Amino acid sequence: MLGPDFFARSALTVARELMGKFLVRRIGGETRAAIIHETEAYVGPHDLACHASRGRTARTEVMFGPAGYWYVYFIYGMHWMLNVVTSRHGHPAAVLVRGAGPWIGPARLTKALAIDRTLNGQPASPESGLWVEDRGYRVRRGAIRRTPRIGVDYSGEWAARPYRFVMGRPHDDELAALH
DNA sequence: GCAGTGATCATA
DNA sequence: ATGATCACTGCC
Repeated sequence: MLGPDFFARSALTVARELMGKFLVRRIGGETRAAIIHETEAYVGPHDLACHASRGRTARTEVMFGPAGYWYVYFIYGMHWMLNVVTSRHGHPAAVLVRGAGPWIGPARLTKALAIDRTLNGQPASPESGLWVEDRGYRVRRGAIRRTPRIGVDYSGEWAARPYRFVMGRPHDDELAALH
């Protein structure tokens, strides 16, 4: 399991390093794991696309705390977004998990893994039922593309920054070789 | 292309 | 109390 040391780095570093790691969900007696292939970094209060840039509020509170906790919020009246808090305590930053396993799109992912507000503020560890593991998948350096983030056109110059990371999804036989 | 859907936050 | 906004998706 990846713990606080993994997440207590810059959002950009964590967003890149999450490529190829596994998001693991335990619901009831069942455990499901999905390889992460798309993330976005929200780097701090100066980042106008980051929710924390509009101040410390009830919603953004968890981002101001220590790294390695889930930040889950509701958007467009329908969708849950999954983020993990990064960086140092007091510096609000997070990584949005946009795609994992067969699920493309942040709201489809949370729907498939039954992620909602009950996970907000919970630790990324088995005690919350949602955590991240390194299962040995190694991403080729050239396999990661960077693009601007999706849906943040309102954020001026920050909209163009290449803070989205996308990895080609591995084939089934590559995944079968992992434990 | 754009409607749906409701929490959140600023304004009052 | 009211209204604008929204890190999306699915259907036109």
